[in-house]
Amino acid sequence: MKVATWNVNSVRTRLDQVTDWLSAHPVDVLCLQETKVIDADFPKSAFEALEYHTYIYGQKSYNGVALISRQPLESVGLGFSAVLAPETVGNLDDQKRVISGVLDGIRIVNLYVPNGSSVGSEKYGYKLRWLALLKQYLAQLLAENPALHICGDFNVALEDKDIHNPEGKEKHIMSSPIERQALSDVLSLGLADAFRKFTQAGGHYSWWDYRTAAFRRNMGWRIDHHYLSPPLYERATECTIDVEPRRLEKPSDHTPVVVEY
DNA sequence: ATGGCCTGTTACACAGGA
Repeated sequence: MKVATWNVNSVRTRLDQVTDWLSAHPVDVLCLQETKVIDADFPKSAFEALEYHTYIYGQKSYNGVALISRQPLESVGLGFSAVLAPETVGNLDDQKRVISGVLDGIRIVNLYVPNGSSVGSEKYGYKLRWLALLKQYLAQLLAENPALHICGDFNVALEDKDIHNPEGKEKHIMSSPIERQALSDVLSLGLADAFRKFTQAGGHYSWWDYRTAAFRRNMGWRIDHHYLSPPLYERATECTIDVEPRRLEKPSDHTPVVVEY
């Protein structure tokens, strides 16, 4: 089974690029983040024309996630509230960042982790609270099903080699120690980075800033990930970053990451 | 040191991204 994750930075603006990519790379499930569209306006028919099923959880202007699957998914859940009590979730489902479903007995969770703006800001606090709730949510899912696959835009680079230049990392959003610890705490449930099963070298990135010609200079960050529970991690045969879509005209600033197991 | 670019918005500057 092949699963891809891609923050497309508006599914409507990127629609042709996404459907072209999916036609050329017919993965079983494509997990999209930052769709930036309400559900009524999601371009479902473009994916249905490729014989994919679409499961969407969007809002106006910001955030939004979608699962695009060749086969129908079972037990699709929207938000943390699909699993956790309302008093536990609080306001952390106000932004649409979580969708999951089951395929062939595997629970796939598609995540768009908050960016956090800058270290110490109000949005940074939201990111940390969100990651703490994510751990509770995933613990619940793991208790129900040991085959758990989480993927998406995590907005965290866990290791210095995931950053083109780690200088100043302590004060930088996506690499500060507290948010790295928050993500590590989530992964301590028993989830491992599929990409690092196969590749130890640095210099592999999934996001490049639109500014300062960052892509041309390969000044990137690896912040889009697939994390697998042990039965899936052991099965995994490949995890690769496809940089090609980042070369196109008017690209997303992220590029797809694909795992096979 | 700063900001640099891109997307969506009942837009015509702003918020948010990372």
